[in-house]
Amino acid sequence: MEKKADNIRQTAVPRSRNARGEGEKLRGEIINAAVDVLSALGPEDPFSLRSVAKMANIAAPSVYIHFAERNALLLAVLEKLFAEQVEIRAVAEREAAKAGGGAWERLLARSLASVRFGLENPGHYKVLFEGRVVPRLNDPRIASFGLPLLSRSVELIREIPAQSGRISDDPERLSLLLWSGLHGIISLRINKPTLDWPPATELAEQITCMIIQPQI
Amino acid sequence: MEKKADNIRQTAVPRSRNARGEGEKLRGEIINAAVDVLSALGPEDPFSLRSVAKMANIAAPSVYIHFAERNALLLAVLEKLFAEQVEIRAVAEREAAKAGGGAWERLLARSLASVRFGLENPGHYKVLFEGRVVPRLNDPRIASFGLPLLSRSVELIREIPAQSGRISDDPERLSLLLWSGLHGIISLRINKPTLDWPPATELAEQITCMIIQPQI
DNA sequence: TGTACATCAGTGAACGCGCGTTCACTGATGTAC
DNA sequence: TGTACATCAGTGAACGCGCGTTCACTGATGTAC
Repeated sequence: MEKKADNIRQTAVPRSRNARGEGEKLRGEIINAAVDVLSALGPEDPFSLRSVAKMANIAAPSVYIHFAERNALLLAVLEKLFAEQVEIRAVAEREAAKAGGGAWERLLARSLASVRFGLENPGHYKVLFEGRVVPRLNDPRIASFGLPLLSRSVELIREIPAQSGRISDDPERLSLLLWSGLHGIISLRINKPTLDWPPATELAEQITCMIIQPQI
Repeated sequence: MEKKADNIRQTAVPRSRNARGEGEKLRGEIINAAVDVLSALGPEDPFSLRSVAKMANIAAPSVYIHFAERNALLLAVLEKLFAEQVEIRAVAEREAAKAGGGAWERLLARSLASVRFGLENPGHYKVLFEGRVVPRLNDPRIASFGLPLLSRSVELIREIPAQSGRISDDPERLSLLLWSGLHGIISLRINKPTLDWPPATELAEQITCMIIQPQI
């Protein structure tokens, strides 16, 4: 009975195919559908091409017009999600800069943006940072998708004057520690929802201070 | 052909059944088999009752002699893994105490033990702390399995004298922050293996200092 | 302008597979008489 | 002591399902003559 409710849209409104020469549009629609499926996915729900096809309102084999196999679609999805992640943090940084923020304020703005994203989009967060759904893809690009996030963090830390008591002054190391701290907050919040958590952004700001120790 | 190699043991040496009155032994064997399967599981490999049965060298339906359903087995597995986790950290703490360590040294020993465990047993770590394999089980016990880990951390932090510069003195809050920091290090290490990581135990010690700020 | 044809954007049916679970059973072992 | 029977510890075959993927196809639309 629930299945029927699910199918109403698909069966009642059959998809009108793209015009000639615009077949490539479907590629983007499939990626978007996959992104939507991932965001609606429970922590251990399986991800399937068939659910993507249903979400895109196409027949399952149509996915193969644009992707050679399941993994090719997943690679494209990963690329899109990481690109969005880069953009989200850049927006946060620009806003902090517009408000007159220096390197510290901009770094903090990026940190808080990533925490908010993770809590609002746990499905996507787990795909991006917990290896969910996307298995060992041999494609080397996959490892590079997230690098811009890390290197921007290193740049900003480099601009922040070191405090006397700071444990390490290696910006790469501090950047990994900061990422770890933030990831830990987001990941535990998502995966241990029954615990009594203080507001995640408060924790995130606190841990950022602890690790980077800015002169405030 | 690999499948055949897999099966050699099972097909060549059929299991001899337990003696009368000792049927309960199989329950433990099944749990152990499931634990072994989980530890051998790749990040996105599916977990199945059939693979557990194969590992235990029994027929798949035999699982139902001792567990009403898949989830009942998973609950028992979780309970065992958390109990092991409690024990592992207690051992580390006892050793630190034997070496004359105070609350700070014992807390650090527990932290480092958890990091080592995570890196050596990523399959189990993901089940314990990333919600891998084990879905939304409604059983309320599941939420309580890990609580002793956290509360011991709170106790130890309470014993460590606060430093002047400490950002927060709430032991519960510090404990969550410490857990987050350590979890972040382990989880990212596991999930982003292509990055160029410094030794995880070094990072863990560093972040523990940053968060708890002991007087050394 | 009309028509045959090529091309394009998909689709429906089917495949083999592994899954969780059910069911009727088997065969060894202890027990009552 | 012998034997019928109950109990116990499992097993083999089968179910319906959803999965990724393949295959031959359909039907609308642009194009050459």
